[in-house]
Amino acid sequence: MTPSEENYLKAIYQLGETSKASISTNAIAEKMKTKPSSVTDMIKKLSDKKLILYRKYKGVSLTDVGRISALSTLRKHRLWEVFLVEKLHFTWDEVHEVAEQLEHIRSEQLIDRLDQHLGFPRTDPHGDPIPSKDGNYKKFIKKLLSEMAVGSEGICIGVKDSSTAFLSFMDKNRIALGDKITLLDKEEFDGSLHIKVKDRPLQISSQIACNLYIEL
Amino acid sequence: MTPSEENYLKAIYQLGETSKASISTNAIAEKMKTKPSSVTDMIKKLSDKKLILYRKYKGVSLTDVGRISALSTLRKHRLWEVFLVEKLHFTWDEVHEVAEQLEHIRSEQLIDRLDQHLGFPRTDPHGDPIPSKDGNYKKFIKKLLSEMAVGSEGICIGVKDSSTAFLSFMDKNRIALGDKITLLDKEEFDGSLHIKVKDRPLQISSQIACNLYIEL
DNA sequence: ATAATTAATTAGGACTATCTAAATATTTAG
DNA sequence: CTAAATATTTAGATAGTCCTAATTAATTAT
Repeated sequence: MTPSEENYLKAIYQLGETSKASISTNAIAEKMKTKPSSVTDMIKKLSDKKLILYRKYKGVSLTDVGRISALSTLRKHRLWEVFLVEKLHFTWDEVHEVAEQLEHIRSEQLIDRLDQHLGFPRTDPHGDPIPSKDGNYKKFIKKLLSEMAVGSEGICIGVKDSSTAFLSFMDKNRIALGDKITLLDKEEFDGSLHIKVKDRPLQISSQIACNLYIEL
Repeated sequence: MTPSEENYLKAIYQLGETSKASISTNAIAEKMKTKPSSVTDMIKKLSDKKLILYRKYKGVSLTDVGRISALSTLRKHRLWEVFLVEKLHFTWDEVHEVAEQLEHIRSEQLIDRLDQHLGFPRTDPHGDPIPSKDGNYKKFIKKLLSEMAVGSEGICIGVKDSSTAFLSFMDKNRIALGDKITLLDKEEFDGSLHIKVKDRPLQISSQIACNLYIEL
């Protein structure tokens, strides 16, 4: 499996994550930042290898083997992101490009040991779940805090904007990844929220709420 | 710079490390496990980019720019080897293949932070020195313990064979990387050595001595 | 239902890195 | 010093990935 093939499978997986429908050539081309004709070339190759199902002009979908491969790449990508943030102190928006390269390193042992070294994390720094080694992928529900229903609760698992300004706000208000957050009330006037962070009451603006991902 | 170009420059550097003479096409082909004709192709490319000096039929040598590039790759390779051994608990002979891949990841920030994370190591797990960021490369003298002169001393910086059998021998006899070792005497009869390890006297066989690298 | 628009595919080319086989240069041995 | 052996280069082919331009299929709008 070449890096390019891995990237295509990952893109197809991510495009199909929401809907079961088949994925169009143009959608893949846009995501991969290539031309549709290049996509057609690769599609044929992946189809020959039985990694995707392909009917001309009708788009593609992953086979089981293809899906497992895509999840494996996604797993590597997200584990490396955790490594970069937790061990090398990258910020959450610096990691993507480097992880795009690291995800293609071929060594099963490497990724197993990295997983262990990181303490078997369940989510990456953006709050997205990390597929398990056997390709299981608990697609838990991730919402912005601003989209939560009053009275519901969840775990803070990531941020959308990871500017230093926002991260220092998090620090000052003692909100960290893994904290349990309950939405107590919404203010009509300005959309600000009354929340509880680990049983500590706090009031935050709607801008802040739009930046915090919560696992329900 | 493509991974392939980096590999060629690294190979040329390593072949030229000892002698100042120019490096032959066949020598490069053997090291890279490619055919001489492939080497000629790449040589032309590197020469066009002014990374090597090339005269037809006369072999090549690195330019200053080429040497800096080779040292940069070597630096990455050896830092990754340290990471794999120290942080992910690979054994010293499992790391090479993976480091061959990791050395081509493009991110200056990544390698700087990795260096810091590892505590700015001076040598890799095989005892070879790690070039500094600015391309300086203290080529210190590395010898097998068996090659040392009676009465001389040095620091244990690596092993040749890293089988578990040998590593457990090291453990049992409390010899570790970084330990100061003095060669007190050689036994005529069987070649065994009397040494001091951090002022603790010890007798070891010649087989053991052939496996330990010492920095003088 | 057909024309216009959009999407997808094909044809053909470029570039990288490799190879084999043939040709040429250099070195070595008699 | 020339012939044989060895080393190196050239020529031409292949595989992978991408591209542009042209063609064909599918969808949309009138």
